[in-house]
Amino acid sequence: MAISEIAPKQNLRPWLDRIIRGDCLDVLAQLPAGSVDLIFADPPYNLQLRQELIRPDTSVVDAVDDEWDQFKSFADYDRFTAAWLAACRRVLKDTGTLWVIGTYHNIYRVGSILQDLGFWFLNDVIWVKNNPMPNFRGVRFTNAHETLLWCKKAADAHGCTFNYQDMKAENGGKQMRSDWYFPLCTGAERLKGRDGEKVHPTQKPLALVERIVRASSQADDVVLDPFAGVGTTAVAALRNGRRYIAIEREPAYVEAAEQRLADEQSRRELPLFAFGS
Amino acid sequence: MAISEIAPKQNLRPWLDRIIRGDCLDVLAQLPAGSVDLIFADPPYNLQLRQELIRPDTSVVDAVDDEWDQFKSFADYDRFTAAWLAACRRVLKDTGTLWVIGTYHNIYRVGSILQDLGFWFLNDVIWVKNNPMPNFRGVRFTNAHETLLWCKKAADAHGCTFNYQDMKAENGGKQMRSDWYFPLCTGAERLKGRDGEKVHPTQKPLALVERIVRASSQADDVVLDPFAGVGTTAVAALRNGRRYIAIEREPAYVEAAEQRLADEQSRRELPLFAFGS
DNA sequence: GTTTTTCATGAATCCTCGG
DNA sequence: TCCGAGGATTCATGAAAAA
Repeated sequence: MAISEIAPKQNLRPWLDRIIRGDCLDVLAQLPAGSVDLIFADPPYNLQLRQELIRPDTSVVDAVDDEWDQFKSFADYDRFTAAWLAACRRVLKDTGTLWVIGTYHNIYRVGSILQDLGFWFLNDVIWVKNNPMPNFRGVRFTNAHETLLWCKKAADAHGCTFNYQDMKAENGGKQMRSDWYFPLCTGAERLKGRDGEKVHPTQKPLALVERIVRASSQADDVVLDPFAGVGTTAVAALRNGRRYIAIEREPAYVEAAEQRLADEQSRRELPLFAFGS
Repeated sequence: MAISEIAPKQNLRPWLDRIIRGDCLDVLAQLPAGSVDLIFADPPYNLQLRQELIRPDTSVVDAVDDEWDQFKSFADYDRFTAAWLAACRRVLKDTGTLWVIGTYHNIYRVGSILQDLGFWFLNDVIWVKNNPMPNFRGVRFTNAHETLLWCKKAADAHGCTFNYQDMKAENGGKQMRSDWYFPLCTGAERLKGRDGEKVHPTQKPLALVERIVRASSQADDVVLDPFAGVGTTAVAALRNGRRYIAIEREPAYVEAAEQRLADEQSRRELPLFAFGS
């Protein structure tokens, strides 16, 4: 019997509970197979924006035009998507599940590739935004939601975690549905740099990721995020008593995430009632 | 100059405003190219149900297990999907738009193929159900929505219809968003056979299809439905002053749709105030 | 100090027509 | 096909500024 089957978490120790700077394919290749309980992935969306967008008040929308969201074609994006999803599937336990978030720009590519790789959908979940950006030109419906895909490793996989009763309790005693309502990540939660600018263009709401962690993992489970950004998944894991593996390529995001997690740790070690005592 | 460019609607006369019994690929092949303003499609969902679903009270859920929803594999479903979407694209005007509704079983295949065929998304819209069927086993989130894809024929297509102000008015003076709230089609609206059983397993709410027709077509435009079922799209077109082309393969659905449209016509010709006079 | 007003901003595939 | 003119176009939130 391989050691990885006896004590998989031992093998993960070098990667656990820290932000790993690197390309997710490189890092995932080093991780032992079948070792992770839950994956949450917020990959590049391949937005394909064509020109500047001007508000009616003539201000310019600060669009997502980062280098990491540029792909030459759908074929290019598909190759990228199939590669990281296959790598995720290898490190996922047979009882593990995977979540991916996206918009219409990419989610139909992702969903199709998930099925082609043998993943089996458990649900698609809609994040309905209280406060989305309007459609300024009045030429389409307000794009007021994003889509989350939740799947297990194979159609015949068994023993996946779904904390049904916890979700029911969070939903006022009724079954949690596939439509989830959260505001955008703004205000104090949104990480800002020294210049006052947002650090990451697409930081996700912590409450959204926390619900995912609570729904589909157990205490001390290992949660992996291959596109960790500023570490929202890591914070969600920490706050809910899970371990995490967070991979991020951009040094600026890694630095911000490390600071955020240090703040989170000290906040946990010095709870409010300790002040003034 | 071809006749079709002078008076395209003349060429459509044999197919207009009736339920055409036949396979949609056969019928679409006969229609002139570039002649249709709007397409609404509710294709088979490829549900892949594995076994009977039993409610907690041991009653059996009447699932969609019709022959027309059986496909051997994703590849099989993809071929079918690519074929009818390509046929729709041919008959669609360059300024026309197309809607497809589906669930996670099929919508990621459909969305990906739409993009591969050159269609360009305008929005994805979520139909949020007020009264979905619960998840009886308590192993997943309540599947409380379906997804609609709205796209134009190509990225560089111009002049597509979107009745922005009408939608805004329908939404209490604010931009219509991508999340739409409608109850399931039940009660008097749900067509029943002589045996009291529902005629069609997945009849869509008329209000949903009416919103689509009002949002993305103009008066007297031609609305095509390649999987017309019991004729909901035809009724939506009729009630909003549009022409329709409705294609349906199953004789039982055609018969029910024809009766429904006859009732609708007489209802329109004999409005309520005429009774008792 | 309190209330009101102004302003900034968010994963966005965001126009039409004539020359 | 490209370019320029004309014209129609925004919601919720929170912070900052003003009253």
